[in-house]
Amino acid sequence: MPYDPSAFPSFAVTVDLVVLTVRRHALCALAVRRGEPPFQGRWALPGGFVRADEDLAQAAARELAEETGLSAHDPSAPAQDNGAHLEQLATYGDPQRDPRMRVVSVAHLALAPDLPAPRPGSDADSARWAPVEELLQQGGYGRDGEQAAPLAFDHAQILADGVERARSKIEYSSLATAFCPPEFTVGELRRVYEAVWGVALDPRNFHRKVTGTPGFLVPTGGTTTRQGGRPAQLFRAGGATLLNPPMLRPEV
Amino acid sequence: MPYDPSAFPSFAVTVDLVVLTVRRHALCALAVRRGEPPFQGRWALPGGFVRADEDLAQAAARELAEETGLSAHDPSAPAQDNGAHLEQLATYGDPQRDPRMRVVSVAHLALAPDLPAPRPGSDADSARWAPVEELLQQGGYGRDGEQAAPLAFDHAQILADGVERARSKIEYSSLATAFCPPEFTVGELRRVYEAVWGVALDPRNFHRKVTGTPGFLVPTGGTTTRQGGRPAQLFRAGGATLLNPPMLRPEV
DNA sequence: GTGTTTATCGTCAGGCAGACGACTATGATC
DNA sequence: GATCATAGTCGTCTGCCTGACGATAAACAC
Repeated sequence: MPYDPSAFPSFAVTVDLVVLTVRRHALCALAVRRGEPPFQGRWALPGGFVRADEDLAQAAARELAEETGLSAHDPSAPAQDNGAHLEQLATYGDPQRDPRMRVVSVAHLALAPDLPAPRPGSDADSARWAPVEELLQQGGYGRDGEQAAPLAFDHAQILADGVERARSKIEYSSLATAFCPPEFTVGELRRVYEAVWGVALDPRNFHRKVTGTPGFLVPTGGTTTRQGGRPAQLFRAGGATLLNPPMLRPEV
Repeated sequence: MPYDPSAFPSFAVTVDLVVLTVRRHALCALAVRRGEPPFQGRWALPGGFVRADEDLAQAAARELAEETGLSAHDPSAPAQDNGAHLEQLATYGDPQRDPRMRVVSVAHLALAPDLPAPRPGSDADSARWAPVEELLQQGGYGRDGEQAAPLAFDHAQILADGVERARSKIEYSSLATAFCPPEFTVGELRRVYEAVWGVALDPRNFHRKVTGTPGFLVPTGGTTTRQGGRPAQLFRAGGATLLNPPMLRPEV
């Protein structure tokens, strides 16, 4: 049967982005306010349609650049630029997830260091970094006492899946360094783990673990005192991507 | 802009299945022979178009049932029936991956116990279980000395990703029991790990590990001698889905 | 009965993680 | 400038887990 177009239904395909960062000791995600129906005025994850000649990863990188100005680096290339980590998360295709038509969304997960502003070019309050607990608590109250409406579409589920992916992946990979600037201290890296996992870690054991794992961190020679206290050594992310044995997430 | 159909391109969406099982000490995948172009006569992963009113998981379960007769059980439900484990793997959307048109394929991973035959209703040699090394070795020679053509489309990449997912996931989850019949012995479970990882494991340490992990295995009281040697205790999979600490995969 | 196969229990040493003490080097405060 | 608060870094100790491997048990084949 040579390509009868009526033999299969037609779909729109989008990419949605879970962009995570750590700000003020909290895991935050990028949210944009929808300017048109459906879900007009509600917060949603950034995303958009995949173009006709575009790969899924290309589409995700393009959307990420449009929303944040970040360039995504290829995970297989050495991470030396300021680009964010970007990987495919999962695909969501419930027939009812978009009331307009049948849309399949390929969600991607991006991890970025703390950025100055959501995006200089965007509208004032059309995009923001919000703590993930705030975005995920359905019907709760946001920072300003304002009623927090749930995210549009199935974006709460997508965000929850992305957060869970990040939480588990920093256990056995060096991905936590994607939340850090190019040079960082052991303490800053520890605060990333503490923010993502929502726990407190012993600074001494953490220091022993990360400095004792070959290829995880390479010292740059410099020191900094930007966190106060005794000056700390500066490190860059080493070539190792997998942590073996993994970093252990404390119980509950 | 109210739903201008020209505002976004149209896609076909398919599900492709990586169905894995362990036969004769080897990790095998289900392959079907393509009866029509493109790639006519070549081996491919089973799959098909997602229907207009169908969720992605539903489509994958339907294809799995059509190809194998297996019913997929919901991962959140207790695994007591003979259903296979089914989970979403990744989505592949290169613009050139199908020469006919723009197709986005949502690949799924299924794990099944050893089955009697690929599918009673299917054609004689249109489907088979093949060792994954045989399917993945490009341009090598298959079992019968016959030139092994690579899998159709990007299915070699999809299969490799599915195998890698299975290999890593049995480390930290009880997923290996999905390759076993409802009741199995510790030795049978060990042979699953050995086949999937392609290594030899110490029977004594393996026995200590799996019987010492709470909730992993529950004894049924029965014994069997179907493997020869001393009768072995029979177990069912326990309620635990996560193994902590994980099963360690030996180096190289 | 002897040999073979598989299952199961035990022992021992090394490695790693959690708990926590001790010391160091900076800035802030009096 | 002494004192304090803060953060970073190095050690120690103990318990758990793993890998290596010896020993015993219970079936079948001859």
